[in-house]
Amino acid sequence: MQENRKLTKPTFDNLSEEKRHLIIRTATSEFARNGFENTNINTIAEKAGISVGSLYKYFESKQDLFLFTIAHGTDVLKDVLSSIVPAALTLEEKLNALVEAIQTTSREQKELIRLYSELTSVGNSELVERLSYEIEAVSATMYTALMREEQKKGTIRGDIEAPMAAFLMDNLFISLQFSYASEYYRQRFGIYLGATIEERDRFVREQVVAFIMNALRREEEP
Amino acid sequence: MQENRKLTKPTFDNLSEEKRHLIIRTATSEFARNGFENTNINTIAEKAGISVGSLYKYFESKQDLFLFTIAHGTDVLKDVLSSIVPAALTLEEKLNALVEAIQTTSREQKELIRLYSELTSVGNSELVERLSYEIEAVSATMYTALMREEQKKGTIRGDIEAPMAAFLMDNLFISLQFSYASEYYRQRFGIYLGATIEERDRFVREQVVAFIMNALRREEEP
Amino acid sequence: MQENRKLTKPTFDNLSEEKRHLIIRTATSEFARNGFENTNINTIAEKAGISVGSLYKYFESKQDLFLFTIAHGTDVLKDVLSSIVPAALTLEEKLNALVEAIQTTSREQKELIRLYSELTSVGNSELVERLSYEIEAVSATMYTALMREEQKKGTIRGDIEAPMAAFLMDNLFISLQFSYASEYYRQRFGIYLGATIEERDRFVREQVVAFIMNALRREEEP
Amino acid sequence: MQENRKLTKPTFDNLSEEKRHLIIRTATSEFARNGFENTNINTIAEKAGISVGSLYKYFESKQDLFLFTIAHGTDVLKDVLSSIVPAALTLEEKLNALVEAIQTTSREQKELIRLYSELTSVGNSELVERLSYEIEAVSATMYTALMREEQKKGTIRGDIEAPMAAFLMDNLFISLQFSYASEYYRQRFGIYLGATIEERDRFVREQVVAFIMNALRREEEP
DNA sequence: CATGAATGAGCTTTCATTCAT
DNA sequence: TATGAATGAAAGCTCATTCAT
Repeated sequence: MQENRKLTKPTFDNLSEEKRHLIIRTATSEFARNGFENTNINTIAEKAGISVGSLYKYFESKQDLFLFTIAHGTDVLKDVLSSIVPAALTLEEKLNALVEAIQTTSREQKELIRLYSELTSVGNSELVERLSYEIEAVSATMYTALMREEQKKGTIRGDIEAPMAAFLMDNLFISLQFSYASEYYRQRFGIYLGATIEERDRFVREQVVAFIMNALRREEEP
Repeated sequence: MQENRKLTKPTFDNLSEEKRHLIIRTATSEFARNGFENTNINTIAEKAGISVGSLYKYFESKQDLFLFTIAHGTDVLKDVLSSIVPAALTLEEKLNALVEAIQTTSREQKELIRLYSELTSVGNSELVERLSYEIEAVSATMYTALMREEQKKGTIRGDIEAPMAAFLMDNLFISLQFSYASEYYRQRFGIYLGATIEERDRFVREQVVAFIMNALRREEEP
Repeated sequence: MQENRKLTKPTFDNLSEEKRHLIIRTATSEFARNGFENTNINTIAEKAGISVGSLYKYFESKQDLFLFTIAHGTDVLKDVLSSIVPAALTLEEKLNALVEAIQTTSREQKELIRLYSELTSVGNSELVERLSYEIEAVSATMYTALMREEQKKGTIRGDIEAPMAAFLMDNLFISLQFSYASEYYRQRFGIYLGATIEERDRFVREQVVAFIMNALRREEEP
Repeated sequence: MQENRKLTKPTFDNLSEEKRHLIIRTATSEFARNGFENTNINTIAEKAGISVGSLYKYFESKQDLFLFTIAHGTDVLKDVLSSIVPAALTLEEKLNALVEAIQTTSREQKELIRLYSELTSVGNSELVERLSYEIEAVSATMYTALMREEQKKGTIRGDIEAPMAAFLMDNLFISLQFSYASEYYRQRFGIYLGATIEERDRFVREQVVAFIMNALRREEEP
């Protein structure tokens, strides 16, 4: 489904970890700050302390560097997910941990989230389809499995399809991420709640968890 | 909070409605198709059958044309909202009508949704803050009022704050819109549900409404 | 056989003749002096006193400007041909006039000849096939007709095919042009004749004409 | 007249013949295929299985490699000449053998001919003057001697200067080579003769030989 | 008011050459 | 001697904006 072309040239892999990370960090930062189009390859090179020529020895094109940056970024998020979802916790505890993780990473890695938002907005170009699978498959699989399991345990309603439950929950998570990372969504939060989202971290977490728990919870039998 | 500078010059208002609409339609289409950066002002002028000079007589800059295009687009969506939310319907009926409206407009006005998605992704630029209030305030107000009212009626839980409930519901709606209009989110839907979202319109509507209803519903008292 | 795409944009045709000629002259000069690859579009614009942007309003690409330059150049040469070949002269007089014309134009329009030489050397690219027909067809047709006519008159041998005779004669003419216009061929002439070709204009003309006349001449019947 | 700087560094001569030939073959092929400007030194190195660093240990610059490649290529052509011109054959037989050799080598060594064509087209750069003597002197000398000898024998006209006769004959040969090797000239042949030159090998040879023989032949005395 | 030609800064990408290892 | 990563100038082309007509 997704093209599996490598996004880096071998020369990049041979670089010292320090240098590699500096390049990734710089590129992530620039793309997140300015979006794909407004990011200048020469600036990235300069800020990363290397020559443009070298950058093009490491990456085939600006687009490849961009895609790599995103792919790399989502790896970080996947790690967080993987440490929470399969853990030995109740559903409510997991939801709480997930929202907390979103709050933390969104703040710490605002740029990654912005990158993600940049990707989703590209609309119809080839840029889009390349990474959707790689980025979304992990959470789709984990969340759906989680829902199935909870249904088996009888903790959540049986009349909602597991993938759909997972999908809607993820929708809420993504919206939340945006609300932390994107300027536009931050403003929107203010319009709804009259405050900065960071000021209401705990409240947000509690309400989101409660909202999802109620949405999913099996009706108490009398 | 937001600058209230008019986005059009007086000359634009004097234009025949036909001409005005042609310009708006062309600009919307181009911006939605290509994103802000990749849209060419000269092309818009050409496709709208006017000169660039004229375009600059109507709009101060490319950015203003873009913002105006978005503002105009959201008006359409607001109209839909206003016809549903205050109507004499049960909450569940309203939710159903809203989701149905999202499904219809997202399909019919894909371009508008894409415009919206383009706007939210701009990140931190000045572009962003200009319109968030104008675009979001109407739904924020209406949804919050709706929630308050339903709480008063006792149909939904009292332990969730009305603005937060409205916010989360809107988050689900927005995610849904994206799932119809953006290529990336369409792919993502496929990853979760294994089908094209259009094939599952009814199912999606029912599940979303049920999800939200459960999330909000007041626990049955014994 | 040959693509008939126009090489200029309409904007170019609207230019004043003066400006148009300045651009053509500048481009011809630059391409002839440096070859296609080493010619800088920005330099052409600068030397022609216009902006790069304008140049790209007139011509789609560097290649188009190059091809147009050549096409324009060959028009000049065709005019010379057309004034000589159909005239009421003996074959020998025509040959003499043609060689003389080559000597004159090669000296005066060295750049045009160099352009031609640049084109022929491109080898296998798309650049090549585009103009060969347009450039060569006129002389091919005229020379071949001339040969046929002379054969009919009985002034030249019947056992040589007219197109082949025309082809070989043209080969000699082209080589001669190069010997005047290209540095390499000038040197080569010196190696053969021990002098600069310009010093021996008359001699060259006489010998070439005699060579061709003998090659073609019908054997004297006893 | 020509700079006699060696085109290779001593390190190149120390290489195994196999390696040396591989480098020459690769360079010839690349230069012929792409022309001087569009040939990439790094690619040559890669295709030849050596490092760029080494290539620069063997050759001072890209230009030197190019010139060496040409010089080497012409050696091959010279060998062919030397085996034909001094042989014990009649002039007509020699012409026939020469044209046949041109036809064979042009087909077999298209790349060499293209290299030659690339060189001659460079126009006025320093590239040009460097090798003209080395390349042309051999044929100039041999052809001129041949003409002198034939004049002495009385087989060809006395009223044409031997160097000039040699020069014009060589012009026809070179044009013929181009007609086999360069895309542009191949097309041109088609325009004149309505066929691919390869299809008419024998016809071309006969006509060219006849053309030259007639041009040179001493008039039959009554 | 309308036009659309003109502008030129700015962008991505290439590649001959160097030099530390 | 061999390597190949690093360099950075340079080139073709785009497009928002201006302004003379």
